[in-house]
Amino acid sequence: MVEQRSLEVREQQLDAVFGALADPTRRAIVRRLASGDATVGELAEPFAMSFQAVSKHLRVLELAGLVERSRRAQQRPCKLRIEPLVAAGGWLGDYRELWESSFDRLDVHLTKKKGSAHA
Amino acid sequence: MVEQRSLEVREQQLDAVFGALADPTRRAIVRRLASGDATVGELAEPFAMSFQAVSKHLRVLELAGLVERSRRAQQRPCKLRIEPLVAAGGWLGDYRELWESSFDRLDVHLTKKKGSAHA
DNA sequence: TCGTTGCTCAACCATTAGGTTGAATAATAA
DNA sequence: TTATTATTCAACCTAATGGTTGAGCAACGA
Repeated sequence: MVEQRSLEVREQQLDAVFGALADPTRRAIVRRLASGDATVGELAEPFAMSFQAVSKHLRVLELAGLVERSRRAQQRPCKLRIEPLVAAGGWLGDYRELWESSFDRLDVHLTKKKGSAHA
Repeated sequence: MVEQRSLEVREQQLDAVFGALADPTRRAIVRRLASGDATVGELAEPFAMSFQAVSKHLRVLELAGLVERSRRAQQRPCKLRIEPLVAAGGWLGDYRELWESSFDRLDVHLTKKKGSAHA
């Protein structure tokens, strides 16, 4: 159940979540974590940047509530939390009716999306 | 017709759209425009900031493809374009399956989700 | 104990973002 | 023409962002 939160807090969460998703590296991290937990090192490996930079991105994701970091030995396994994604999707969903009703031709896009299920 | 776009361009569009939505003023503008077109002055009126600042926000929204500005007399009526919202929603939608299956374990949420399920 | 691994913290740098004010522009009204 | 209205442009400021490198720290393996 989603309990009541102040509008302000919810707005701040949306700031954080949309802001976190506004970076391609962070979206790639989210994508990666969607297929399973990973350590910072594992997450950093594919990127042409220092792991410190990736660690910073993880902190942004963590502040947005999208990532949870625990401890196991020297490692900090990261786990994706989807609730903020739901919140963001919910905000966008408020406009779904608008675009579905007044822009029927956009059904084309939705259909295309189904075909190319990867971003 | 919408032709094929490179992944890179799509990534940049997502950068722009999520970035545009990461600001509460801009989300409020989107919300306002969802209920109908408006001029810059009308859009600026509710905010405690200069209309130049609002004009800047509109430019960000415009660069993200979310707003289209035309001319009518001295005014620049703004119109919401929803296609980028669809793109953002589509990206989030790629994870819907993930979060639906994870809510599955709590099966309370699954029932809620199914009510609004849509491709 | 000592060295290595995995990561964070701190300082720094360049760029961008969000705001301000003041001037410029373009269309309308007088 | 001149004035007014609606908006943008330009310059500026401050703070935040995204990256770097180097040091520090905690946990493990030898």
